[in-house]
Amino acid sequence: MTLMSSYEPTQIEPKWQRRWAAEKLYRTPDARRGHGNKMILVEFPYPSGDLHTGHWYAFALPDMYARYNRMRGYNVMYPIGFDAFGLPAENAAIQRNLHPEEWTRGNIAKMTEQLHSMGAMFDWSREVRTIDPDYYRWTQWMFNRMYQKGLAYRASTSVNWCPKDRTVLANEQVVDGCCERCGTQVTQKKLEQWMMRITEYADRLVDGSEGLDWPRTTRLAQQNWIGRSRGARIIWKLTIPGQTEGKIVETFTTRPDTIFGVTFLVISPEKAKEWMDAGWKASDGVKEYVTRSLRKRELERLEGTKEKTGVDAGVDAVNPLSGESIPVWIADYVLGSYGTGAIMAVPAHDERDREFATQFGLPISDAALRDADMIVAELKKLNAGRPETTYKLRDWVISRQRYWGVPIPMVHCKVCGYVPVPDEDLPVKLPPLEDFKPTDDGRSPLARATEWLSTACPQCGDPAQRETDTMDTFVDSSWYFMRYADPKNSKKFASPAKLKRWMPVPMYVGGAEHNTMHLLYSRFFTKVLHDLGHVTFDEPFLARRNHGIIMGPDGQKMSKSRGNVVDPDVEVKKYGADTVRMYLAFMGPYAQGGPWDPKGITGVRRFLVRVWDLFQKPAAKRADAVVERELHAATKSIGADLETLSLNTTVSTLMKLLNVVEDRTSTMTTAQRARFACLLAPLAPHLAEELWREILKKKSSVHTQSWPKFDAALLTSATARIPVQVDGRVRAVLEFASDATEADVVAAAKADANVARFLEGREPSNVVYLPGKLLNLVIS
RNA sequence: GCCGGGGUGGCGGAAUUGGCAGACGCGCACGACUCAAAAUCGUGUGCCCUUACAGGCAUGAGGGUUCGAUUCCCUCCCCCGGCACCA
Repeated sequence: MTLMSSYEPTQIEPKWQRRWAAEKLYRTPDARRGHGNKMILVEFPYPSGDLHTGHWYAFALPDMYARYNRMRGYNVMYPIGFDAFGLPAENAAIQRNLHPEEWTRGNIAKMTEQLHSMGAMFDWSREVRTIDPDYYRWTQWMFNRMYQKGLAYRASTSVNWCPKDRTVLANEQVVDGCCERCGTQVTQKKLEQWMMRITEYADRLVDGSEGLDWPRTTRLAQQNWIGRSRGARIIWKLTIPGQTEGKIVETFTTRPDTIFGVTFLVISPEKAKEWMDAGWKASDGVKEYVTRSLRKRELERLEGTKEKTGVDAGVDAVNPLSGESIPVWIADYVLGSYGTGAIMAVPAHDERDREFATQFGLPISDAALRDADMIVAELKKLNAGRPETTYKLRDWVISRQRYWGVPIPMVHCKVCGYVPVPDEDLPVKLPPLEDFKPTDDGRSPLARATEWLSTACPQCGDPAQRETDTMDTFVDSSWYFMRYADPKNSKKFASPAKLKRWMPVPMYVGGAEHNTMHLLYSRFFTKVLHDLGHVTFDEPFLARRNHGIIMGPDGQKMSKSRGNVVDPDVEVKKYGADTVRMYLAFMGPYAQGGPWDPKGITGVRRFLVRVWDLFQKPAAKRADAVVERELHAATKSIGADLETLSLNTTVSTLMKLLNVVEDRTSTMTTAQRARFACLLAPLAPHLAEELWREILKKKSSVHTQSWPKFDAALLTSATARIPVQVDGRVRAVLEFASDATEADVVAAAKADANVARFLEGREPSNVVYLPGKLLNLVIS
């Protein structure tokens, strides 16, 4: 009696992980003759401390796609790195009384180990870490390029301030008025900040997204976020009691054709404040309203109060086309930050204007609409308007008043003003700092690094001070994928030749939460680098696929407080990495995610055990025809499904194939086994390798094999089972030779007892026959 | 409110894009093995009616187009995501 060994993933998986590393199996050369390059990109993780199920979902499943592409003959790069600067590390370090660098490097070490347990084909030789000076040197270099072109600039604006994190946030990082990271309510502060002129690229960011193979949702989310509206700017002359002539106010509208229905203008409290600062003598009531609404704005917005408030400014405006004099009002339903901060109110056509007019007893005029183009032409003639396009998109505030980030490579000189640190002096290294905690006064902790702080002005040589703000981490991640092409380059961020080999990225898989942040910023960076002649492409990611989120068994988002966290390390110990990978794939559509079902994973585990057992048996001498056909069908189907990331059905196809094998012969020929192992390889790389090298005694890895070919001719069978319908309802399923004629099929169908019963002796009035597929006899 | 995506057995989900709805898995039931349990294997499993065959109903609700609709069109309901007083 031979003792059959049992499937022990915890033994074989680490073994192969070590072997693969020793063999440098996943090291990607810059080129391989006869193999096209393909970078399959996943979002590099933030080193938060522990690899969670979400990471497995994000990395182990695209790994299947990457492995399949490799077997299809591509020189596939599957790179990985760490997006390691940022607030959470800093906050965690403060809590634990550690230095952020110590905390972050420790986490990276731990997560690297955990990532290895996944058995993914990461090319670790190309690892990129945003906190390495060799990397952020180029982040700073890019900042300098943008500064040179006026795309990075310093300006005083009202910014989002998180009082808890004590730093500025980009608009994209404010969700429902709260800090995206900590949930604290964001306040507005007027501060000088470093910004990036992403609005300059608004049109190209909208238009360029059209041609991308991206989820519609992502493209629409970006377009929505950019919020382009085409319309006109209209200039209104004002008459202010007791003041000299010559004042104007400008409004923006998408509906210039409604200009004859304008019964009043409304300006935002911000605009009113501007007027007052410029010397406008407003009434006490106006002053009171403006102060109150400027203070109250965010709170009310959060409460969802849509009750409109406003006050008569006591100023009149003249309609440039009708000459009519209309009142100007101040109301906070008009935003200071959008358009011109003032609107022409058309209560007959706009619901908000109507509500306001009704509330304050203002007239509503249903004047006829005119042709918009003609109106604009007339306004242009009168110098009272012009076509204009506005955007919701705001420039990107990249300044952060925190320690753990890339220093902005600027020097402030009393004589020369802001001067960029010369390229040859980069990187400006982040100084070690004992006390790196944030301050309350809006100044970066780097201001405490006195020695680091003082330097010489690069321009005049006088004593000067370094910029103390650090960059938003989204700057770091806006170009990391390019570095994978040439991660060790010390002369350039990547050589043009290598960029050409790998860019743009043909497939980028990640989470939908980056729709309006990372993906938009990366596109912006790419376009800038393109315009400056540093890269030849102007879109970074040709194809994008979003993955869903894995929830806890209770269907809720996994969180420690809910106690529903599934720890992948624990699952791997219990079932093995291959089972965890395949279960995640099997769960459902990749874009959808879903709850982790602790019972469901056993089905995948059972399948892998049965595969193992099958290979323990002696191989068949002769191939079974049914098994052979199923193998070809599975090859076709799994290939097609891997191509589209329909990973759930690749697993079920393999299961079905195994069911057929077990039903027929419970074994396969050696050649069939080899093909089976290849089909399994992308999904369960360790088991496939074990079977391939240990049972089938192959020398080279299963992961370097070609994807098996299938014979399409084998998939069409000699006979066809044809459902026979009477009036569209199946009454029999009959078997025919696949070359049977329609007449044969109809005759046989009529002869069938059950079909005859429903025909009730009548002749069909219509016969629908799809050769080899279906017959429908219509009698009604 | 606007823009997307979705609603299929007890559960996760399939369905070649208009052609046998429910693949594959979980769960459940019964059986085998076992002193017993677990594991494993076998059989069954949408609902109703049936020993069975046959039949009827069924893809959120209602209507339409079609020989034929989970798939296309219209109306409505519900869930998820994005934007939101954006002029």
